Formats: sequence, C-alpha cells, structure tokens
Amino acid sequence: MQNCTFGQIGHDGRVTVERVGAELVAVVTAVAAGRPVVLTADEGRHLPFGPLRTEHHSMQAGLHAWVEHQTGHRLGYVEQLYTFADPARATTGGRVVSISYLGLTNAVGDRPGKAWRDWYSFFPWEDQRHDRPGEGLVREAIEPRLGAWVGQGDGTAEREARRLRADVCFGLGERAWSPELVLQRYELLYEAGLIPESPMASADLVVPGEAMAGDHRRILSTGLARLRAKIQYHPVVFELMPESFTLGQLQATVEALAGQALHKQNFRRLVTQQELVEPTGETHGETGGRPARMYRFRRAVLDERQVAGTKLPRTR
Amino acid sequence: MQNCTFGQIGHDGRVTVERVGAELVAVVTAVAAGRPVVLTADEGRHLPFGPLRTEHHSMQAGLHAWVEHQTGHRLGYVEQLYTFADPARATTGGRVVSISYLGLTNAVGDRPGKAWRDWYSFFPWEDQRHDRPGEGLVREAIEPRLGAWVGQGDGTAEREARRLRADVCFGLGERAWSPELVLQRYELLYEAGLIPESPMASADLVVPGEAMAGDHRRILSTGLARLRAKIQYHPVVFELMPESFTLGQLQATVEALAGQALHKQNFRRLVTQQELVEPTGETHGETGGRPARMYRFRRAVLDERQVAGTKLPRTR
DNA sequence: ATCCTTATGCTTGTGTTGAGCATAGATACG
DNA sequence: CGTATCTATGCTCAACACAAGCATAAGGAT
Repeated sequence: MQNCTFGQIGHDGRVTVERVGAELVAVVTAVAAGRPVVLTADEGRHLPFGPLRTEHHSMQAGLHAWVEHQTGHRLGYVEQLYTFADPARATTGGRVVSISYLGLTNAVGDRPGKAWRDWYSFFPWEDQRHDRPGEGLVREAIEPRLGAWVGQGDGTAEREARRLRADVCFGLGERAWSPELVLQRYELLYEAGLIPESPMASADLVVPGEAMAGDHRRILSTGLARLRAKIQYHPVVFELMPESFTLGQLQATVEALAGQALHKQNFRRLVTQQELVEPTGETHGETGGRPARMYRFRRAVLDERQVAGTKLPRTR
Repeated sequence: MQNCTFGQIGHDGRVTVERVGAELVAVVTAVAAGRPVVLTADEGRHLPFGPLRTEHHSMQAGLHAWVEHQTGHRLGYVEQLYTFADPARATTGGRVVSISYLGLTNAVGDRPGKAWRDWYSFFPWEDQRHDRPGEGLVREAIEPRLGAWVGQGDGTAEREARRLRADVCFGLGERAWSPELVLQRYELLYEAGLIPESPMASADLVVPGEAMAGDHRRILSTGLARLRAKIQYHPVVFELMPESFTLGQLQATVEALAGQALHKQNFRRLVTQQELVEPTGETHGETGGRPARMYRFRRAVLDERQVAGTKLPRTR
C-alpha cells in the first residue's frame, strides 16, 4: 500500500481529508483617468470575496462570471495569486482556505455596495510619480519611523539586519526603489507596528493609508506586486486599455501601475520596436498639443511569443 | 449590510462557506550527479500528497515538517505553486482543493515507499542538453505527430493557429526553444492526444515518457516550469548545491534544470560578476584536469537585493 | 506672432551579452 | 620525459539594449 500522505491514512487505505471552508477573494483592478483603482466592498474595508460554490465549473470561471455580473464589464485577464490558510481561524475549528485572484478589466462600472478605490489610498507610499528624489512620503514619514524601529533592535547584528532590510525595501541610502516590492514593504511596516492592522501598532506612529479588514490589505499588496512584476515581461497592460489609445495614454497607465514616471521617448521606442501595437490611422487631439496617433494592441503577439512585455525604462 | 460575496449570504450576514476537502501536493526536487530528480510515491505513479491537518501551524510549515521527516533532509526552499479545484471530483459531492508546493533540497535520502525519479523520465523531451540542433526526440517523435494534429484542424484558420502554437511551444521553424514552457508543452501534447493521460490518446501515437495518476504529471510540469523561470532571476539554485562546490558543478546543476547546455565562460562571468559566490580557498581535483576552485554561496545576497538571479547565457 | 504644450524622431554614450581565443594546471600514455 | 588530452580560468571583441538628452513637428492660448 502506498504511504504518501502528510498525515495518517485510514484502515481502508483511503486518505482522510479534513474538510475546510473555501473562499475566493478577488483583486480586480482597472485604470481610470490615470488612477489605478481596485474593486472593494463594505466602504473599502473588504476586497470582494465569497464562498467557492459547487456550481462553479472552475474557480476561474466562477470569478469571471461573478465579476462580470457585478460590474457589467468583461474581465480581460484572470490569474491566481495565492492561497492562504488563515491560522487565526485554524484553531477555532472552522479553518478557512482563501484562494485569491487577480483580475484586470478596462472599464469601471458601478454597482451599489461596490466601489472602485484608488490603490494609493491604501498604499500612499507606493505612488512616487510626482515625488522628487529626496522628498515625498517615504522620506518624510516612513524613513524616520523605520529609523526608530532599526534602533530598537537587540544588539548590533539585529540592528544591522533591520537597517539593511529597510534600505532594500524602501530604496534608502544609495539603493534604488524597486516598484515590485509592494508586499515586502507592507510586511515590513506591519512588523514595525506602523500599520493599523498590526498588533504592535501604536496609533500615533501609524503611517498614512486606509486599513482593511483581516488580511485583505495584505492580499491587495500581493496583487499589486504581481501586477507590477508582470507588466515587465508580459503584455497585460493592454487588458486595462480601451480598444484604441494613444501612446501617451498607454504610458500614463503603466506609470499609474508602476507608481513611477517613465522616460517618454524610450517608452515609445520600446513599445513600437517590439511591435506590440499597430496604428489605427486615426488621431486624438484633445490634449492641447500636437495630436497623437491612435494605436490598438496587436493581439497576435500573445500567440506569437510567450514572452513579450512592457519593460520599464527608468525614471522621468 | 455588505453585499460582497460570490454567492449568497445567510440571514445573520455571515457568509455560508461550502466545506471542501483540502490536500497538499509536493513537488520536491534535488539534483544528484547532474540528474534532476523529484520525490515520488507509489512506484512513481504519484507525487507525495496528503491532507491539510489542523495541527499544521501553516501550510508551509506542514510541508517542511513532513518532507524533513520523510527524507531526513532539510528543505532549503518552499514556494507555493498553484491551487487546483479538481472539476472531476466537484460533481460527485466531495470536492477537493489541491494546494501544490515546490520544495528544494540538496541531498537525497531514501525512505521506503518513496523514490527519487529523474525529471526527464516523465518529460524526456525537456532534456536537450545532449541534442544537436535538428536532432533529438522533438524532431524525431514529436514534430511529425504534431504535424498530423495540425493537419486535422477544421479550416485554414484553425490549422494556422495550431501550427503557430506547435512552433512556439517546441521551437519549431525558426523559433527558439524556451525552456520555461514546460507546462504549455505538456498541455499541447495532452490536447493532441499524445500523452497516455489524455482522453484522446491512441496508444500507438503516444510520446515517450512515464505517466502519473490523475493530474500529477501536470502539477509536476508546473513545478519544473516555475523552477526554470525562477533560476533566471532569483538565486534558488544554491538550495540544490552542497555547502561548497566548483563552478563546473554549479553549471552542471543549472544545465540539469534548464535542460540546455550553457556557454561555460559566460556562465562563470555571470556568477562571479554578480558576487553570488566567494572562494573557500580549497580546490577540487577529481576530474582529471586542472583542479577547480571551490566556492560557497554568499547567503548575504538574499538580504542585500531582492532581485538577483542566475541568468542563462545562451547555448553551448 | 510668440509661447506653451504634447507628440515624435534621432543621436550618443554606456553597459550587457554572445562567442571565441588563449593560457594554466592537472592526468594518461607512449 | 614528452606529448596528447582534459578541465579550469582569464581576456577580448563585436553586437545589441538601454538611459539620457537634443531636436523638430503640430496643435492651442494669449
């Protein structure tokens, strides 16, 4: 008889599987007028979530159907994020497994009880588009408080480790800011007690940014991190764009996600050179400058290559 | 009252969560003497799996404890792969959610009932280390059979799409072979009926490679794909290495994972230049050539940067 | 007419990467 | 002992990718 389980096996050789609750959590995002937004419920306190139901053919299908019903818009892209087994609920007998998904759509349709909220109202420090080097929330509010946390470490080695971690996460000292470290930054602030959800938090030291119930802000940060990483090697940005758009709008969308300003000329070269888009022939002249050409996404690239992304040319 | 579920809510406002079975599946790999191996059970028919149990503090902890108990070796690295809701079992009332993990260790210890199997006994076409261009299993067995599958498509458009997909997955025509498309290749072969697990399979057309029970070979291919992708941007290879090693051994390990031969001088330059390793001062002269210097992994890089990988310099 | 704005094209310097040549230090064999 | 052979290691060079900036085009506002 096989002996291949993590736990014990019943006498008949069949595996005894504990029954747990299963729920789906969705991080649905869109970009509207240069603002990245996420679908929330309960006045922004929750991400949309709900039980996995038997009639869902697959989990992805369930999420698709549900979001399209709720928002009236097609989900262009769905990807599984992570599965959490909430330890807090494990001991109370009713263990729950949360399976989280990232979904992208290109239009925001409102429904009662749901609201699109700006990403950066939950993570204000992640938006560095308008910060000058050496200014902004990180320098003014976060760096000094993390400095205090570093100083509270036990012993030199512990303080050194804390200093290094803070520097890497927030691009302090001579280090560069890495947009995709969203989750690591959230976890660091959590451990340092600078987040309201943290058990170690003291109200007067908390960093700006709206809290969410349970671990939903943590799940949201996982979603942002994944999306920021993904746009660098897979053309998912286009799921957030309308059918036709200007390169300026495309860049504004990428900048909204990355939280960083990009070098315009290099961004254009990258996009056009990779043949990710083709001109529609029309132009767009609403901006009070030279009218921009309109483009559409060449969906064929999704078949032609498995790797093709919107890399990020650095600053400005 | 909030209205934020995928399904219905009870009268008290609490969410009714369906109870499902939860099981953990492990893809545990090591590299021994240049062969990448995976831990299997039941004569290679299964990956190790078992129920999620209440006493597991977290799922990762459960996997760690379990594998260390089974193999006697420390798991250096554990990462969640994917969560599957097996649709086949959904309708029979006993829905099961499978949460799969990738684990890496640097030593193979045997226990009764478990066996380390070569990756490439399950996916022979993924090992191209010794193939010359234009030869090997892909050219001889897979390309012609996929050609037939392409020809069976309905209409020109469908045949074109099939041709494109086959070319991208297997690097046919002028396209390059992408090591990390392991899952896509498995799925293509499955759909084309060239895999024994497939319902469309005909015994005489099946491609070489051992089958596994259920979807375990699919889960395994997910693990390989993740690992091949990960070594390019994160220094996980070192979890598979002993404490000290030569650059030649390191290269052999990476080649075993990638299934491709690498350019030796460039590989060395990449590793040393990134300061991933430091010399121990000892040398190793078992190979009948100039003795190689021994190195150890600089664990500090894991803290210093979040991004640091073993990129793959191309062929030979 | 002048200035401001946005869009778009082109150039230049730097760093990364693929590929190959050359040398060093050991063993095997006549 | 000399030579062939093997692996390890160091170095060079050309092609390419990328960051950064300059220059020009085409519209609106005053």
